[in-house]
Amino acid sequence: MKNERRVTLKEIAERTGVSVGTVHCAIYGKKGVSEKTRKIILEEVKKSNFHLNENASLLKRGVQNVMVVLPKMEGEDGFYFRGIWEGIKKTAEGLSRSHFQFRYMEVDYRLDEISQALAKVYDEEADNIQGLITVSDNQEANVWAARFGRMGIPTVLISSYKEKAKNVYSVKVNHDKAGKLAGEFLYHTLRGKPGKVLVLTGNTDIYSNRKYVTAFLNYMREHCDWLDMVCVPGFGAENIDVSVRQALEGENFIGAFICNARNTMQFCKIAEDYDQCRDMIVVGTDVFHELSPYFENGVLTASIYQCNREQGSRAVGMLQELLSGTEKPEAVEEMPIGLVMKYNYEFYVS
Amino acid sequence: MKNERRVTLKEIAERTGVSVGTVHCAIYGKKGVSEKTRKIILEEVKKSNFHLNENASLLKRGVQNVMVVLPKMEGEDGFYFRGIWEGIKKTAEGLSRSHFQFRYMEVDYRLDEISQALAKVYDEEADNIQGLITVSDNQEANVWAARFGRMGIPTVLISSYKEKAKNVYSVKVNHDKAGKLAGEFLYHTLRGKPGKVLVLTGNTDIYSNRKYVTAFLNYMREHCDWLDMVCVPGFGAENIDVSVRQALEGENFIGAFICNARNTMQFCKIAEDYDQCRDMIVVGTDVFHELSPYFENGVLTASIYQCNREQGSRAVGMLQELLSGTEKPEAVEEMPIGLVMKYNYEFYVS
DNA sequence: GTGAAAGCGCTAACAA
DNA sequence: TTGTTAGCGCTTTCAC
Repeated sequence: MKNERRVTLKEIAERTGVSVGTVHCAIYGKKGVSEKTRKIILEEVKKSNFHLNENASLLKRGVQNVMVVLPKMEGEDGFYFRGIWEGIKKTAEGLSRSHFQFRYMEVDYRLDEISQALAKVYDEEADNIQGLITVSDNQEANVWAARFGRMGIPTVLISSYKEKAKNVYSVKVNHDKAGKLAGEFLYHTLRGKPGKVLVLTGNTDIYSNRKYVTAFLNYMREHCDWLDMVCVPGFGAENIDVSVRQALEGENFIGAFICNARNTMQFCKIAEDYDQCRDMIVVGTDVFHELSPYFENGVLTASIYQCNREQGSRAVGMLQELLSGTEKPEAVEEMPIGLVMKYNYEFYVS
Repeated sequence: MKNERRVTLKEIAERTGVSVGTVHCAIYGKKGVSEKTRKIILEEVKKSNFHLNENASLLKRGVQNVMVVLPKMEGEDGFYFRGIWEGIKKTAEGLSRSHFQFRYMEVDYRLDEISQALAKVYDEEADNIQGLITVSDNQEANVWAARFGRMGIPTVLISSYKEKAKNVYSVKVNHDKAGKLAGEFLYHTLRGKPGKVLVLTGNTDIYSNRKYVTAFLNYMREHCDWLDMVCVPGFGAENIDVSVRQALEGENFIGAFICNARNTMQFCKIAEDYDQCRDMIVVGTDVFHELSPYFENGVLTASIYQCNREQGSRAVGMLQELLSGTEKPEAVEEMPIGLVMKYNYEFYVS
């Protein structure tokens, strides 16, 4: 229970009869230390419960530059990525005081734009950065991420489809659980009420949409056989406006599930024009301030929160661990999923 | 877009033609600097966007000792506080590498035990600690917290009823919103199904229980007039076992709301003995691993997650800000509330 | 393969 | 009121 002073490098050096430089090399596994002395040193390190003083370490090392390359925060892209950006910036701010410098690059979000941006960063900045946070929505971007990793730049991918690669880490949500959670909510709210459920399936070329909708539909098939699923594809306001209106005019629905942020937004806008939507159970995806009025007026019953802020926050945390610690985080970290309604959406809006 | 070196204290000193010592005093608002020079210095600080290098600052200052005094993690107490402890320890671990040393004190949780523990810490350790994290469930504990604050030890209260006091900060949940959220879920799931709802009101001497239940009942009165609320008081397994069984034997319920962790646990145990509970909508409070089987088998439909881990985590964060930064956090910070079901409880269990 | 030493930016004690 | 300075614990370069 006493306040013990922590052991220092110097003390380890004294106790093992070598110099601090040698201890340093031993700890970091650098060459220039004989196997014998290394072993002695590491034993003493363990025995005396030595941990590097991160402050001293970072102070000496100087600033580390981290590049963040993500889709921009505006327009429909922003619905999802604004939360990510928020999480990143907030956490980064708390860190940059210390010894990290973050540089932000917002790119347009078309399926190939990220790789272009990454290529540019690779050519122009690779020598100036010590870490990278980005998103990878396709094979090509994955290849770029791997390239950064291979040249020793730790890279954290957010909400991405990721393959194993050296120095490449990832934070993501479990789309399977997310789909089931949406289903579970409809199960409880529509139990014993036969009818049709409108499902906006989004863009099935996008890995997350596909995975998420499939999990949802499987759940419904298994647990809600009294409900009819009516699927309408499309991604973004322009793509779904007509087809959703047609669906609502053609049939009566008692529920709806929408699998991404931009479609959730557009559906809510449309729903206001249709009386039948007033009593529908509507489960959307993501939480952003443009949805506030629909939570308030009851158009949107619930939304699946994919913890985007937490994903951003954790990505920064992982990079910090990678850049400052001696122990590495898991290659893939899964974030929670939440279900948000009128009385708690405010805590999650971005 | 260039990597700019950050401005240092020394540079500010040079630019304003004073010494580093003076700049230091000016920044920290210490006496010994004339108003005139202070103004000049602070202007330069702002102009050149100077921020203290936290690493250097902490390195120089040496370890800061933080005491954590909270109810123990075992037994019924643990249902709620285990999450708090988890959040604290995880975040503290990431920090202690740097320059904070956390000491943990688990106390028995009776209404007056915390103040006793605080008194002991105050007498024996006050000179050795620079920060305190604890919980205050009554007036007396609040007085102790204020004492620590007054003698310059920043104190963060978790899930507490808190009064304004110097150097005393607090993280908590919004019980009003939490109660409404529980109500909202019952509204959607029991809509159009008249019947009775069992409400375990807990211990109304406890501030949080009282506030939470009141909000819930008000919501139900206003929005669910087709439902009958049947209230049963009591706190803890032994207190409620008989009365809950009596209630279940005497009447039929279509839903239940339980306002604290230990009662939620006990209700689930009891519910397994009663057939009528199989189709009930049961909304509990808090998420801990002992509840897992009941989420899985459907006894527990949903639970209100009070973000205990996040509360613990944030408490540590606040203390860090208090001990290392120049800018203070808000005196009271409100944490999110979540609604957790079968397919996402796993992310929140502790 | 190992040791010595400069210095990262800041804090605090002391000197002026 | 202001200036000077040692040194926190580590990383890294250079000398041996």
